[in-house]
Amino acid sequence: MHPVDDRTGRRIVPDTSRRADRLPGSRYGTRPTMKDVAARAGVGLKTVSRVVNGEPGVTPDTERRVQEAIDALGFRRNDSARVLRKGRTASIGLVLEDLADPFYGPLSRAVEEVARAHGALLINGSSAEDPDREQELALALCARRVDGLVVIPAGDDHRYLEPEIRAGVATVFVDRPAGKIDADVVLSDSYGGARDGVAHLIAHGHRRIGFIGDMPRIHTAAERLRGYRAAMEDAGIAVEEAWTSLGVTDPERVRRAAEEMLTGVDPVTAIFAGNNRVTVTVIRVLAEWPRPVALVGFDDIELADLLHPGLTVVAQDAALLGRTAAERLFRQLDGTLLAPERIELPTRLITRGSGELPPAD
Amino acid sequence: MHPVDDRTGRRIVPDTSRRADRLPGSRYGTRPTMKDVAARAGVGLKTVSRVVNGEPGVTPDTERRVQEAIDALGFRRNDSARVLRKGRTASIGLVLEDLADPFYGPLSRAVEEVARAHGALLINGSSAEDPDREQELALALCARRVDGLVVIPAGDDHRYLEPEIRAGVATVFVDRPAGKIDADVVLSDSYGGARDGVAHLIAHGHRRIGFIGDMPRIHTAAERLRGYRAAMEDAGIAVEEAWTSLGVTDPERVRRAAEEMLTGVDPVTAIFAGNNRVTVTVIRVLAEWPRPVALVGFDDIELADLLHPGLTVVAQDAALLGRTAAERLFRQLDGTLLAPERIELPTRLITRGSGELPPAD
DNA sequence: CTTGCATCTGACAACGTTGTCCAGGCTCTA
DNA sequence: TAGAGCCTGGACAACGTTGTCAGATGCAAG
Repeated sequence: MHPVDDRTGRRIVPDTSRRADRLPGSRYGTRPTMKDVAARAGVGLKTVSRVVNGEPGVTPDTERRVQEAIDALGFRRNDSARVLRKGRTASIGLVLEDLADPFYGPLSRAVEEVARAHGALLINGSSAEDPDREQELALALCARRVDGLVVIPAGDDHRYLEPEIRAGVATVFVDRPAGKIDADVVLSDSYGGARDGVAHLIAHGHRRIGFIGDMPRIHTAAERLRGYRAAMEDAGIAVEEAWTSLGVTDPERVRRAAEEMLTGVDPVTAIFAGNNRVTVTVIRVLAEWPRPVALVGFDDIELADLLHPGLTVVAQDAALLGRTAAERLFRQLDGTLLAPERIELPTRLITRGSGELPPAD
Repeated sequence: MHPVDDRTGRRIVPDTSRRADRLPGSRYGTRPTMKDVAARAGVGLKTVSRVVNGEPGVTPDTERRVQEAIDALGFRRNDSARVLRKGRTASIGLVLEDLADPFYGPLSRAVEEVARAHGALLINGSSAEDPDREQELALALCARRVDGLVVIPAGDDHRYLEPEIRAGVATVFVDRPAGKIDADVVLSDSYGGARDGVAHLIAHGHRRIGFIGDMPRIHTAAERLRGYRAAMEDAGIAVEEAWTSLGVTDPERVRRAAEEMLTGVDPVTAIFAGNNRVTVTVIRVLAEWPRPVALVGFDDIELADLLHPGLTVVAQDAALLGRTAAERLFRQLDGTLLAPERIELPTRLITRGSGELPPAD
C-alpha cells in the first residue's frame, strides 16, 4: 500500500509520467492553427477552413490530405477566433442561486438539455443569493458574449442588463421576476401554491397555523407569505404576529423559530414551510416534538414518502421551469418571439400524511 | 492627424466603421467597441484599453472622459477578442454525469468556488453516462479553449484528450480514474469504503449479505464490488452467486433484484447498496418487507437520519472531491505541479440504525 | 486550338482586443 | 533657456478564424 499523508489521510500514489514538455521554457501552450495545417497539407488556409467546417467545394483528394494533416498535428479549431469572426458564441449563461441546492439541479439540467438541442454550451454560476454577485456574474457572461442569459434573480433591480438586452442578448428570468425591467419571466405560482397548501391544513381542522419563510425581499418568499395570509383570511382566521417567521434561513434559527411558535401563548398546531431548506429543518424539530404537528412544505423533497408520516408538499416542477425558460430563450434568438411575457406554471399538492394530521390541542 | 475640435481641444476621429452589414434589417446586435469609445472620448484606441483594464499611464482627466464615453455607449469589453489575443480564457470546463444528480451538485459548486477564487468561469455539461457524449463535450470545451478540464469519466478511454493535454489544457479526473492515459485523478476510496461497510454488517452478525451495484465497467462500481468480496473473504464467508446483482440501474429492476435475493434459497439478511440511487430504491422495498433487513448504502442521502430506522451509510465528501480536483487543476495551471498523481479521499461510515439491525432468520 | 463555363482554390481583409514601440509634451535642472 | 529624462498617448501589428472575391484549373464544345 502507498504511504498515507497523515494530515489529510489521503493516500499519495506517485506517478511516473513526465510532464516536462508542458513546463515553461518549452513550447507549452502552442497549438497548431489552420495555417500550420495548410502548410503541412500544401494547401491554402481557406481550404482547411472549408474542410473543418464541412463546406462544399473541396475535392475528395484534397480533403483527405487536409484531414491527414489535421490528425497528424492534433489540430482543433479555436472557437474563440471563430466567435470573434461570426458574432455568435453558441453558448448561453445560467445564473442561479446555488448549484448545490437540489432544487436547481434538475432546473440546470433541463436548461442544459435544451441548449444542447440547439448546439449550445452552458456556462453557469452561483450568485449565492447576493445581488452584487449576480450582477458581476451576469455581466461577465455578457462579456463572454453568451448568446443568451437565463437568470434566477438574487437582486431586484436588473436595469444593469438593459444595454446588454438592447445589444441583442436574449434574456429570460426564472423562478423570480425581473426587477425594474421588462423581460420574459417564468415562475411557479407561489401565491396559489401556498394558498392551496394552507387551505389544505385549514380543511383538516387547523386554525393556528405557522408560516416560516425566507426574506420577503425574495419575490417567491413574499408571494408564499401572501398566499398564506390569503388562505387564512378566506377562512376568517386572524393571523397572530407570533405565527409568522421571515428571513430566517440558517438551520439553527429556523429551529428556534419553529420552537417558539410551537410553545407560545397560542401555540400553532400546524406549520407551513416556505421552501425546502426550511422544511427539512422543521421536519427535524417535529420528529422530536412530544405531540404531533401537521406540516406542509413548499417544494418536494426526495424520500418525502418514506418519512413518518409522509411529507405533504406543494410541489413545483423545477425541470419544467428550466425547460420552459430555455425554450423561450431560443425562441428569442430565433426571432420568433416578440413581446416579453410572464408565464406562471401551476403547482401541485401532494398529500402523504403530514398535512392531514388533525390538530392536537 | 485628425482635426481638432476647437472648442474642447479634443481630436475628432471620424468613425470609419460601417457595421450595418452585420445583421441585415436591423441594428440589433451591434455593440460599441473600444474604437467607438475612443472616437467618442477623442482618444486613441489603446488609451481606452488602458482605462478598461486599469493599467497605469492615463491622466485622471483622460480617464474620466473615457469612462463617460463607456457609460454613455454601454460599452462592454468583448472577451472573445481578448481571449484570442491573450491565449487564456479564464474559464474551466466540468464534464459530469448528470447535473441533476444530488451527488454532483455540491461537487460542481465546489469546483465553481475554486474557479471563482481564481477569477475563472465554469462551463459544464452532462455526459449522461455516455462515453461518446463525454468525448464530444470535452472536445467542445477544448475548442472553446478552456484553460482546464475537470472530468467525471463516463468512458474508459481518454486518449482522445492527449493532444489537448500536450497543448496545455490542465486536466483532472474526479470520482473515477482516467482510462489509458496518465493524468491527475481524485477519487473516493470505494474499495475501502465498501469493505468497511460490509464488515460492519458482518460485525453485527450477518453472514448472508447481498450486494446491488452499478455496471462493473464503471470503476467505482467495480471497486465497491471488490470491497464487498474482500470483506466477505476476510470473514471466511463464501459468496453465493444469487447475492450479487450488477448493472441494474433503473428502479424497477433494482426492486426485482432486491426481492429476489431476499426470497431465494439462502435469503440474505442484509443488503449493501452500491450507490445512492440503488439505496433509495432498496429503502422503498425494505419499507414494505415483512421482516427487518439490515441496509448500508454507499453515498449519504439527505434526510437519512429521519428514516425509520435511520440509514447507515458509507459517506463520501462530494464537495471535497470537487475542491481537491479544482485546486489541483489550478496548480497545474500555475506550473507548481509536476507529476500526475492519484489521490484517494477516505470515506466515513455513519451509523444511524439500518446497518445495526441484527439478522432476522 | 481556342473559347466558355463550372468547379476548386487561395490571397486578403476583417472581427475587437492587447503588446510593442515611438513621438510629443512636460518637468526639472543647470 | 536649453537639454535630459520622464510621462502620457497613439499608431500598428498580431491573435486564428471566416467571408469575399478573383484567379487557376479542367473539361466540353466550337
